[in-house]
Order: sequence, then C-alpha cells, then structure tokens
Amino acid sequence: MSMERNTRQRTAIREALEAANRPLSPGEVLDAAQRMVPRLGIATVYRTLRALQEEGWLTVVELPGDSARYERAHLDHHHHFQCRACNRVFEMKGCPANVAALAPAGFEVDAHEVVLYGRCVSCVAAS
Amino acid sequence: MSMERNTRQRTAIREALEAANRPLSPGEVLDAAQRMVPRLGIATVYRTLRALQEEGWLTVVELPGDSARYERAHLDHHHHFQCRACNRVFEMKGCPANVAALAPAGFEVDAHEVVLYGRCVSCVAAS
DNA sequence: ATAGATGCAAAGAGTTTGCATAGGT
DNA sequence: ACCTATGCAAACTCTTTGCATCTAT
Repeated sequence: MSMERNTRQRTAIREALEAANRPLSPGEVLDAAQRMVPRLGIATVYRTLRALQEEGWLTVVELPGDSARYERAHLDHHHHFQCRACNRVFEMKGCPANVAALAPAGFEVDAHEVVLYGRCVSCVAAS
Repeated sequence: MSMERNTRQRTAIREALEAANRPLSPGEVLDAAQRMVPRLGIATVYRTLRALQEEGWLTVVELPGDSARYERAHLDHHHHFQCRACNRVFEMKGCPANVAALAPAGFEVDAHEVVLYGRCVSCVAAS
C-alpha cells in the first residue's frame, strides 16, 4: 500500500501525471503511461493512483456524472472546469466567497465542490 | 418514449418523487415505489426517469462520485447539499455570485454546479 | 386488438479483487 | 531469495438493452 518499490509502471504513471498540466482520468493515465510501458494494465493504474493518493502525492477530483480525475497535490484551494466538447478537465484559481452560507440552518458544512462547464479555449478556437 | 400510457408503475414512481422533499437516486425511487408496486423492476425505474426527464417533469442532479439524483422540475436556479453520514441530498436556495468569473480567459462558461458536503440536520442531531 | 410498457435476464462500462508470476531490493 | 507489484481474468456495481409477455387504450 505504501509504494515500497520503484517500478517502471509507477515511474510511467507519475511522469504521465506530471507531464499533463491538468487532472487526468484513469483512462487518460493508462493511455499516457502505456507509451512508456505498453503492457501496463488498468488494474495497476487504479492501484497506483490509490497509493499515490494515500501517500499525499496526488489528489482526487470528483466530477458530477463522470469518472474521477487525478492531479498532483498542491495546497491552494481551487476548482475545476470541464469542457463539453473534449471532456478534458482544467484547473481554475480562486473560489466563490461565502459558499458555505448556502446551506440550510442546522447543517454542518465541511467541504464544497464547484465545477464550471462550457468550452475550453482550444475547442472555442477550433469552431 | 413519451409516456403515452398511465400505468401503475409510473404512478408509483411519480408519487414517490412527489412525496420525497428532496432529490432521489434511482435506488431510492425503486425502494419507495415498490411499496405500491412490489414487482417493479429497476429497469422500469431508469426508463421512467428518463421519460419524465425528457418530458420536463423532473430534472437530473449530477453529483461528484455518486449516482445522479432526480427531483421535480422547477424553474429557480439552486444547488445541493450531500450528507456524508446518510448520503441523502438536499436542495439549497441561492447561488454564489460571479461563479463564471473563475474560468480562465478564453473559456466559455454555460453552466455550473455547486455541491456542499457535511452533515444534515438530522445526522447532526443523532450524534 | 394493438402497440406501448413491463419484468427478467443478459450485456455493457467502470472499478475492484484474487491469484500465479515477474521483478525490485 | 524474498516478498511486493504486476498482469490477467473474474467479480462487482451501476446502468442500459433485448425480448417475450402483459396491459392500457
């Protein structure tokens, strides 16, 4: 569970996540990492993503109605944008103020998620 | 596809959604509607939810990392709260200002989703 | 009577797990 | 050499689809 060994597959997965400047889905990680380790299996991707997450090296981005994305952990709070055309997810800086104030009286808020939808800059340019 | 007939199962599903004062998952709809029509199957629930949605009678609430919830359609824009203890989803009134301003330059925003997490009032009371 | 709707079971998609074997240390 | 990590396949969960049968009109 704790990534004791440095294998080719783990190196490939870490490098895929570092090279992408956006959160990747397990399938995107598989595609990218298979360029270095062709026989890499999806089960190893899932196991490694979980281990890297427990280790604190990456964080999970849960999206409404789509599979989770994984991105390198960094401390500043932020949210995400998902492109309706290419389905890719991008990081956005900042956070709307007072989000927690929306909750009904008596509810305890410990976290929140904000996701914007639309078209990313390259899909806008392509149309 | 357009709900031409009024069947017992559709009545049960509509009544389940009306009786709940919160968005329901397909499983929650099945459980509730089976109290009226015990042999109701999950496939009918999914088919009916889709038909009611196409008809505009209900809307889908997509949640990060959990199955969609369905709620009666109404026009005012709002968001949702999910309880970490009981997993139920609740409607919240209002919307943080300027959400679309978070998007990077050149991105076109057409919608957004805000979900708060924590404990609902009854789970807070129960602890 | 007819065609749409249902229930069951099977098929898909995404994710997880079991197990024999490969490969870091 | 040891024992973790891998690959493959099977299991699982959630959702969708095919098909014979039922039923609202």
